[in-house]
Amino acid sequence: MLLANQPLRVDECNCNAMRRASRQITRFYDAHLEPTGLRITQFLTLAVLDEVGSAAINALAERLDIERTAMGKMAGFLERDGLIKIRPSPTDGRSRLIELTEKGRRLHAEAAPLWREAQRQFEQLNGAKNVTELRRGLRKMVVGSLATSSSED
Amino acid sequence: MLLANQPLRVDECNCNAMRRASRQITRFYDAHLEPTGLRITQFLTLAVLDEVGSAAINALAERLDIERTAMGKMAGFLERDGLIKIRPSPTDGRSRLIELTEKGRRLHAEAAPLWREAQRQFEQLNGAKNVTELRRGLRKMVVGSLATSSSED
DNA sequence: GACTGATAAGAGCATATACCCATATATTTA
DNA sequence: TAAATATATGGGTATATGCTCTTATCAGTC
Repeated sequence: MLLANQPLRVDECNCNAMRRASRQITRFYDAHLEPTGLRITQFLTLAVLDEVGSAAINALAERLDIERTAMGKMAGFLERDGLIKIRPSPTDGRSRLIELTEKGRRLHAEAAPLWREAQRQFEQLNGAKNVTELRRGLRKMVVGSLATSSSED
Repeated sequence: MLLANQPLRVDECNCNAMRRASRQITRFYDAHLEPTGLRITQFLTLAVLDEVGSAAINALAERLDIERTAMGKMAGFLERDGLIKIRPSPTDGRSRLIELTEKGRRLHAEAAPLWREAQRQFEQLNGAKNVTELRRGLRKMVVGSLATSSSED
């Protein structure tokens, strides 16, 4: 019962450890992508579009596990910068399809090797084994239904 | 060399895995803290202040590894809500000391068991062993000097 | 004491994220 | 077929984060 009176161990906060690491690695990858002016999230969006050709906002959001309204806003920035074009879906009047412009394709092609270098360096710094384990640990992390409700409208 | 022409494996992006997990766990902890109206970052700031009593913006930022200007802004919100008070440092005219108000102390005390519950549930969902390993993996992650330059003005 | 370099903090600008509420379209049900 | 329900998207609001540039104060050196 003495535990109740002890100060919180901020260092033991799982969420803090995660957010902290996330900020660090984001800065790392963003710095690598900096010559293209892209942030990692933007780059990944371009990458998904490059892979699937064309996708609706929600599909993109699901693929990258980003909140859909956030994805919609980011799509706006990418369109503003001429990297994507957005058009209504021919089969669903509610839906909008996003695809890369030629400019977006080129920028993606320019950014891809930079991303690969970031991946390579990250592995070099941490060891391939550690990175694989870390990614596996992240992937299998479970948060239950409490925090996933936001993914469903 | 065929690798150069293959689509990016978004699923293999370390940064994406990390950000994704960070978003998930943030939602999880935020949901637990929701009755207090605090977000996890705000709560952790209150917790550090509860622990050390009084701290300058930069010290807080360092402790939580948050960019100092971001910390300054968040301190503004906490002050606006009456949870902290900010006063000039008696020993350094450039510095401002932050400490909890009585209201902040109470809210922290209310939020602490919610945070503990989030910790407990997270461990229950993932297994204590997995959580410890995950936290260790996050803590020992290295990003080199490229992405840490932002911590130095 | 004057000057130089370092440091504390913040305003500005921009992206990222999440939730709430609303509108419009599609699907299902009665 | 009409009504009810589900779904796609976005505006609004708010916090989080990071970089750049700026101002003011402190510390060290001469």
